[in-house]
Amino acid sequence: MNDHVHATAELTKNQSLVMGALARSDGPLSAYTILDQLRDNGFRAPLQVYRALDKLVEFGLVHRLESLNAFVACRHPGCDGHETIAFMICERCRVVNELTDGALANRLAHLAVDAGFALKKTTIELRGICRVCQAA
Amino acid sequence: MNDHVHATAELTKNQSLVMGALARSDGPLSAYTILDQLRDNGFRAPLQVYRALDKLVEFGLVHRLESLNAFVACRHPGCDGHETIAFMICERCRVVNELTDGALANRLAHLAVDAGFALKKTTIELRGICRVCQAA
DNA sequence: CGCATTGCGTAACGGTATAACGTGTGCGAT
DNA sequence: ATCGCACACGTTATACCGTTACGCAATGCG
Repeated sequence: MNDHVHATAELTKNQSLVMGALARSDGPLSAYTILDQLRDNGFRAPLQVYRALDKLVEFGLVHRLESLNAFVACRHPGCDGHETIAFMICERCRVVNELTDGALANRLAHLAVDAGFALKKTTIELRGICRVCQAA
Repeated sequence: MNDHVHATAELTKNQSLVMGALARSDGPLSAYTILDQLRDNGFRAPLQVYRALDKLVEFGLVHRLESLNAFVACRHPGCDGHETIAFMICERCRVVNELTDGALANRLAHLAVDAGFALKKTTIELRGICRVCQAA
């Protein structure tokens, strides 16, 4: 079994349910919103959600948005290179766009090296108004 | 009176107290930690802290670290150009370094323009181990 | 004066996340 | 086979983070 690719089939029941909720959703969901959506599936406590989320994030299937305290299913094309991802979050319609950019990642890596900083994880979240909402 | 420069003297009593707590601290403080530190000064409720923090952030004297749910006094040299700041957060010693980089800011601005995204605020937080802690 | 604005104090609450238990199941090593 | 271990799971309780709603006091200004 592959160590790094996690198909739906490899997930536990709870992980699948949480993944499904996020995949169905247009935008980010909070852990408690997920909990509410899964009550009919037997979910009763936050920890059931958080434990599943921890694993899904670890697998790279889900991202945590720090500035929203919420989670999104990874929509990254090909779902690879989860190192340096930037999120553009529309404050009007809540849509989240996920993007990677080599120049950006390189610049950050360079800054870290310069500072002698052993980089483990980067959080980049851009807040603003998306193209669609500006037109409206 | 200047619209953009906020010396300590211009702050209200509560704002000064909160600012003082952050300035004294080596690292980031949570709102509730600040509250506890200021109980002897008459602070009794979270709101007193949050209201002061809101203003201090607005003035650019304090930054919020989204990934920590905590706040730091601005240590930016000259304390100007609060547009695009990156934070390097050591997960071992909790020290936070604040830095700005033109190339980084430009790249982000460029990405936003490309996407037709009206950028309002950027959050960049790098987690890792600082030089000092690596040596130890 | 009348009125708007701003800061402040208090209480209550809602949202986010984890600690500390204990249970069950699969599976490799002895 | 059975012991021990790792792992997912369930439950309760609790800690931590942030806001809503209310009322009052001081200030500035037409």
